[in-house]
Amino acid sequence: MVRAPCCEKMGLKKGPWTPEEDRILTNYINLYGHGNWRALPKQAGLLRCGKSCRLRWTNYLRPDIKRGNFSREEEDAIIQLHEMLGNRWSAIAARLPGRTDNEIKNVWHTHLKKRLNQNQASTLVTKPLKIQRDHGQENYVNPVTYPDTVKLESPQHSSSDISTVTTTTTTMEADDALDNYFPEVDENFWSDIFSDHNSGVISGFPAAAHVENIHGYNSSKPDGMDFWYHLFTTAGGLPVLPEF
DNA sequence: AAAGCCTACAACCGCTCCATG
DNA sequence: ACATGGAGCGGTTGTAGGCTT
Repeated sequence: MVRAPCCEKMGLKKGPWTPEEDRILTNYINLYGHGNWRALPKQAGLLRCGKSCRLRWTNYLRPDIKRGNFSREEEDAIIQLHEMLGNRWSAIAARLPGRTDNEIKNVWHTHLKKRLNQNQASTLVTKPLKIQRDHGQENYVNPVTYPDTVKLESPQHSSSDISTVTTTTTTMEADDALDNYFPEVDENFWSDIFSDHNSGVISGFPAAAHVENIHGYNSSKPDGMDFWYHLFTTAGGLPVLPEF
């Protein structure tokens, strides 16, 4: 199949976006949405190709994007997710609210790969990974089973506080395990969190489902992974994820 | 002060996937 | 079943700004 040229068409601009272009694109999408990316630039009056517009919007202009440095918790989550998913940046981004695949990819190549190399022998990513669940609580999560045991390592508790529950030997799909600890989030993530927060239930986050109230988290808008980190610690600690 | 190097990150390229006719 | 086009994805590049010498 012959590929249509993208930005090589006469008059189409490439390179960095100007504030004026950003404003035009943002205004247009706010007014009309983006039904057809290819048609959008023409309708909006931009001398860009649709692909360029889409990337600019999804990676930079979207209102739900969280700007700024990655927290340590986010970096740790990326490392763990990369362990499980490899270079599937969009899949990783789907589990980090407010972060884009491009951003995560950049952070990986500029910071984390380096950090991981330095810490090659450290215990950040533990192998083989055993998962234990603490509390042994009934109806704790959905009735999934794990290939091994699940361990929630709590920074606040000594290891003796963690009771081990060895689960059945039924194999759980890797994606299910992943979803259990890093559920995908969408554009409704924060509104869902808030509505569920009010009712004491966090949807889409079964590992914390037994946390009836989010104690001690007093914030008008929880900050992405910091919020998750709080949930993890409230639920018993950061999970050490299994290797698949 | 300036040249060279390094880092971070925005943006592009080319491929694949998927929906549609 | 196949061709086509739009959208999404991961890899790569370009470049601005900071740092070092």
